Amino acid sequence: MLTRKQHELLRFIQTRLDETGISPSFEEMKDALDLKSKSGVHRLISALEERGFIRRLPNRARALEVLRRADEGGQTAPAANSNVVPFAKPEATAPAPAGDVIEIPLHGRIAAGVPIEALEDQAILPVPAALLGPGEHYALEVSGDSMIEAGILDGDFALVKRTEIANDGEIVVALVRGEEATLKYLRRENGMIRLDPANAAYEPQIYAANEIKVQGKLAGLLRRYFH
Amino acid sequence: MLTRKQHELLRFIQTRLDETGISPSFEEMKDALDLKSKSGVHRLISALEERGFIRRLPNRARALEVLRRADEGGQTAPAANSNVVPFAKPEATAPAPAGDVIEIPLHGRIAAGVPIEALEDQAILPVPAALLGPGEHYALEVSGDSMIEAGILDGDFALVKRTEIANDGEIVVALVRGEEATLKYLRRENGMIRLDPANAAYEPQIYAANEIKVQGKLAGLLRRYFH
DNA sequence: TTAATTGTTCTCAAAATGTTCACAAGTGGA
DNA sequence: TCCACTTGTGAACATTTTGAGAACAATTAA
Repeated sequence: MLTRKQHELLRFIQTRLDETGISPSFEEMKDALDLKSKSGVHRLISALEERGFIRRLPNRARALEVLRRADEGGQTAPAANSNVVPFAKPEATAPAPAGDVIEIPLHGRIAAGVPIEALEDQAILPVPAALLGPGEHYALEVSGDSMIEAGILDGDFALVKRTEIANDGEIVVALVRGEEATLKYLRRENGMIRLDPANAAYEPQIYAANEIKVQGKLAGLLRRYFH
Repeated sequence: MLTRKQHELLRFIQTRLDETGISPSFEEMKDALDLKSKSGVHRLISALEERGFIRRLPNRARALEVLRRADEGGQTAPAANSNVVPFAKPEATAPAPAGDVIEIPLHGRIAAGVPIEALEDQAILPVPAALLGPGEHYALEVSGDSMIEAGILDGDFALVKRTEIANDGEIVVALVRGEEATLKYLRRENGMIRLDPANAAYEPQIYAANEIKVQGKLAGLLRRYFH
């Protein structure tokens, strides 16, 4: 059982770690929680540590680690009244389907090689929890056939984990020169970044490291055939 | 967990080790991090070692080993009771999931060309309703690469609609001579039935109409990438 | 052994971060 | 109402992190 603030902080740390791999500093956490003094953060951190949700190295900068993740389900809005956020019990809810499903927003289409089409109105896609790991995810409809040899076809839905961290050989959503987002294999080569399509008809593209920003990595895929 | 520099260095080491198998030297790391002195690298290495991310042999050249990769979540709490199970908030979110999800049984694996492995204990897979049409469905884990050119990979989950009716060109679960079930393109040719793999390495197979029984047709596909 | 490579320490200095304390106030339960 | 906690704020202070350079030690190859 965490208090509202503790929960809020834990979620912030989690997300930050998922997305960048770098622990937030007290200063950053202070801002994220909209506080004006770091001492408050310090207390929250101690509380989280005491309760076993995080681990840390005292006196070390940015040395936080999440041991037990906060509930990832809903967005921000915990019940407005209570000051405490109950934790879901492991036994969970009976055979209720809800527990096995995660709802993720459909952010638009990603055309391999063409700008991403942002989608304002959030279409929501329920996805089996088993398909995703921890972290925040969103879906993109794949357009184009540049990843066809990786079994990713035009019209498929790519389930993407939001993160800036990816290893060589993983399929990522890469933002090229701040302009176009594309789904490709990521590869680093002596300081440069190469985006490899999975289609012999397309050429790998090489960029300077600062031209590419990884926005997420492929975590799952959905496809429907015509009924 | 890590500071920006520590993270940056760890990733460099990782990648370097993945690609060449040889540890970078301090000099190389210095350059990679754009530093002008090796002492900085030394400190970072110590920090990484202290935090358990790498191991090294002191005084030995190029003797680094990555113990824990940068993007891997924490040390997966050895909690016996996996409260790792993702939960959905009871109150749930706006677009009520229940109606958007259908639960289908996982019936086992279907090896393209090899008998189906029936699975007694029903694993249940919740699937977005949007992926399926009307009718009864079940899931099969795909084994083998005979449909690889159709974007169906080993390990994917095929969502199958139970039906005996299928049109030419559709992908079906076909029971061959009452023995083995296989996932293939269906084609009819003057009274005979041809099952086409989607892999140039495999041959189409032709059967008498009464040797083949269509058990279902492919309605959807799920895939997960390593998390 | 010599030379070349590679790792280890130390010092200086500045910037970034974490730690503590004291003072106030709000909440919920006994 | 009183007590035990949780929140918020500020500010002084303690440490760590980062960077640069240089001298020196250990290991390796020839």
